[in-house]
Amino acid sequence: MAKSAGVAIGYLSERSGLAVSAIRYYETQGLLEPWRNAGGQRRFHRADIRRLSFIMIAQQFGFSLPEIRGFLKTLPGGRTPTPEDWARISTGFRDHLDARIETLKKMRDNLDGCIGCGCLSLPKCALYNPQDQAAKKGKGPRYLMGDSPELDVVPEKGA
Amino acid sequence: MAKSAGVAIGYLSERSGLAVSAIRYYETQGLLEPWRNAGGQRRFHRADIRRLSFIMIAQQFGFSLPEIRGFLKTLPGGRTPTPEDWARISTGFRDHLDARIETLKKMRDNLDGCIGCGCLSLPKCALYNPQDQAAKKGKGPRYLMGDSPELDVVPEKGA
DNA sequence: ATAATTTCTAAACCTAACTTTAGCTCAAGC
DNA sequence: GCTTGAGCTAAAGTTAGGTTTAGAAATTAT
Repeated sequence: MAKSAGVAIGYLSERSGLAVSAIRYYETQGLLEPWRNAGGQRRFHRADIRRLSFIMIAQQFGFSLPEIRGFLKTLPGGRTPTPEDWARISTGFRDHLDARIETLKKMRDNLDGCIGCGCLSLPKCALYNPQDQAAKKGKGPRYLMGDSPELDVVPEKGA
Repeated sequence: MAKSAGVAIGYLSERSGLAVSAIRYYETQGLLEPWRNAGGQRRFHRADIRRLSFIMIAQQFGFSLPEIRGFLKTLPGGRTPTPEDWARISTGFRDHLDARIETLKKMRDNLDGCIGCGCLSLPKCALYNPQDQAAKKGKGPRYLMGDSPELDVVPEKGA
């Protein structure tokens, strides 16, 4: 009674605005687990529309698909998330957002301190060693302003 | 006198912390224009260290390489940017940052309004039609919450 | 002069998040 | 019952911003 026949992928696509290929891709990433009908076609719960909504929202909040998969594991399978479910997830979103906002604000403040100071040539500039390392996962620049202090002659090897 | 012999790519790499391959890549993207010595090796202005610094900073501010190329075109070629140069560029950075911060704040406020409301099932939720379209260049979700209002029956074709 | 570094190019590879294509099967409408 | 449209799979393509590899040539060090 609760399960009926399920809905096809095209229905989810229409309702969510996502491409059919995207929904299939999400399945490969473990974000959805449709079953198959007799002919081998995917069948989804109607409630998977909300799962897709959740995925889209979480992406807008900057989460990767693996992270979203983690959230989804904590969500109920076939029913609408309760206020409690949502509140739990939202807290994670909030922290993430707050952190990003803080980073950007710091960058803006630094920038404000730099405007008009010609700092692109000043090794002591506020941007010299930015706090934004977390924003990029790479190793990040070492001498951001190009001229490290006391090093205006060519550095010999091993310096 | 001003030009001397130029510096090799390895020197720029050491001073900037960027990989040699990244510097070559930036050249292909039109961000640097080294000349060649008699043996065909790239030679750079010493001031290109600052160009690289600028590129790294601008990337942290979220600009793409084509956008950065645009900025660089307005910067002087072989010398240190003046305070005026920098102030002009900084204004662009500020606007960009301000916009991103505003977007994130709105998302956070929406999220706050949603916490505990069970909104993942409510079509009128504040997240329903998010203001964040600018944050993703795709076409974006159409019915973010999955259930568009007045449409809880299966929509027939052409509806 | 020779050995060890650098540098060179072109092409392939990488991640994330998908889309596109090809060739085929399933399901639905008349 | 046949013709479309929807769905299937596997593999390749896409974009951004690079890295890695391979083999050759230039430069630097001894």
